[in-house]
Amino acid sequence: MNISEFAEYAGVSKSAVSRYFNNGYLSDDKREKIEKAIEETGYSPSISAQAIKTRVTKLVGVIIPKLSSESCARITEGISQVLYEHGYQILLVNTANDYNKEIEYLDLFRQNRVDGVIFLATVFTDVHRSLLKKMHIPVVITGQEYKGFSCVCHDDFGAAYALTELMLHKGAVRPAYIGVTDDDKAAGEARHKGFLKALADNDISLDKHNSVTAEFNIDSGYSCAKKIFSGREHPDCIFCATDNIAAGAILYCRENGIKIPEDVMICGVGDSKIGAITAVPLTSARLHYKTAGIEAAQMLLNSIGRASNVPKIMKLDYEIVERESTNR
Amino acid sequence: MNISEFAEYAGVSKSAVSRYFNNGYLSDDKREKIEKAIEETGYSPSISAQAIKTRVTKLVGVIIPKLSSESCARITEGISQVLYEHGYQILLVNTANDYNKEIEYLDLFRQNRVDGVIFLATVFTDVHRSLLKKMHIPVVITGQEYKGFSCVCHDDFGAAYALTELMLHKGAVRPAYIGVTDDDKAAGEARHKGFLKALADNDISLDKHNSVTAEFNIDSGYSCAKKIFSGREHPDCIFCATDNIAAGAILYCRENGIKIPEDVMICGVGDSKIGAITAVPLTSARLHYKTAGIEAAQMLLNSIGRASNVPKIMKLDYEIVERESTNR
DNA sequence: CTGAAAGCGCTAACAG
DNA sequence: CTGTTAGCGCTTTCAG
Repeated sequence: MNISEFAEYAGVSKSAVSRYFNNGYLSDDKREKIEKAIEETGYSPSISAQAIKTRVTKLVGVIIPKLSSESCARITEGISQVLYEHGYQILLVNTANDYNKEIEYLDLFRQNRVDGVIFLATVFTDVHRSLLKKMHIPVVITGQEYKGFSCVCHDDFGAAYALTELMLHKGAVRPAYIGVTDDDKAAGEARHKGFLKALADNDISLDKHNSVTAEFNIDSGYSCAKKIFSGREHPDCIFCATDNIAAGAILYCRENGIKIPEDVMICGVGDSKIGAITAVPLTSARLHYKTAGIEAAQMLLNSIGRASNVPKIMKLDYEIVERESTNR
Repeated sequence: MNISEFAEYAGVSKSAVSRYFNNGYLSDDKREKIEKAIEETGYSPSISAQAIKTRVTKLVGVIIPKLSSESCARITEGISQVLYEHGYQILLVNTANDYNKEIEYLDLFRQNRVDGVIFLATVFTDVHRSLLKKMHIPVVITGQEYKGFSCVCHDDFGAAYALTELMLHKGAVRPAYIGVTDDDKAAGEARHKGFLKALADNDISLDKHNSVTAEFNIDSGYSCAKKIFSGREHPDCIFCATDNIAAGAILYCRENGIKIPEDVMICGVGDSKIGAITAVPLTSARLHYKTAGIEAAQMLLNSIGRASNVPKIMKLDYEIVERESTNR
């Protein structure tokens, strides 16, 4: 049923119907007629047809690397919550860490279909930058800083620094680092730098055999821990770039009789659920993922429909959560 | 830039452009011109305008209760993968377990905007049924059976039965049950029945103090375990309806010196990541969530555009994953 | 193979 | 407050 048929059914004009669903410049008489007819027919206007006229879709494209990662899911929940409150909906793209899909969908979103994009970034390339520059709609990057664009990110450097200091102040002198690739500016580079800076500030040196790069998962944390503990001299603390990696390291230690925190302290980043139930509860840094989603959505909504938008960066603070794994 | 402007730019007619993007009934000459012009302008047709004519949106509405639950995320990943391959996109609705949002969006999807709906169900009411019956587009229910509709679900009963049998065969005689509300037909009722049937088949009785209802989270599992162990006679095995609940129970046991599996065996359902890193690795039943998403999407795609659709049910098998928590 | 023209369902002036 | 009307950007006959 379209607006004309419905108008006829309700005994009013098309305009009256349109007004009912929009600005509501309408007599009570017609309003009632329309309400009654809706009740009876279940009519509702076609969103596509509306979109073609008004040029708003009430849709926001959300591009994320991996839905089943807790941090991504929590950010998306935050986004979802805010968009819902404002009558927007999410067009979800799960790239499954596939770089090409990121590009593909960024391009698809470039011209139409959505009113704005929230991009949960991983590794940025030149292709990303040029595509992003060509977007005709507002974009908010989440999870890392990207010069020239609006971003909501975490204080990864600060969190890593604080966590490392915590362990050093408890007497650790042979630190180890299990991180992710520095191509990832947030979880990789920033946390790495925070870790190194804390060492430098405390005059502690890092044995290069005690610094390894993992993937974003438990298994990888496990095998990296194995690598580290196969060295001559065991570390007395390990900074892990994510909680999942730390969980893997804890698993390795348990299986090999390495006591946490007595023999080695361990910490992660993210304060995900996993940290509370590991064999030894994990010290971590809470990163407020959901809040990041909320802020990103808010920032995006604020710039939708605006002519020019100055890029802004919002950096969210962290919170150290001390648990047994560093309880010396 | 719209089709007319673009056609003029490319030096061809509107029809030619439209044909280029659709059936491609076109001379090579024009095809080249158009390709060149696309290269230069980045033009792509408006999806809203297309949708209004063709009545297909290439959008599938996905309604889920909680994104940050691992099972939901994995199902959604499966859905996403298949839809991507077929050029469809996901309109994601995260209801945050809010019953009203389910209704609201089901209603919103009823008339337009999407070509089909995948509904990751929780508790069904009469409102759900009547709304679902009125849908003009195909719907696939995921996660539970719902008479009269197409569903992709798991063998919750079978998994619970097998898990319970496993523990009984290892000599357990004082079972306990930590489940979720029976209003949830899958995670609640079906698993509950599977558990009870296994007891009955083995002539084991259940002390009613050893049967409690939890929420879907770790904390609730913890406090339910506490409740159970505050009774006179401790159970020697606990069936938990989800891995998260089981993780909470394990936490409680560890804190209170109750040995797993010596004093009490514990199992969960879902085989989520959490089970591998709990203090004692958790026996569970793998439920193939991602596959469920894949199958649901496939089923939906198969019925989009078809005139009549006979409701079908697909029940996915489970797989028992034995770990230390039942290793007696 | 091709272009003109008639809509798709809706909104937003416009003149009352 | 109201109805008429002219498009929005596209697809799809239809007659070449």
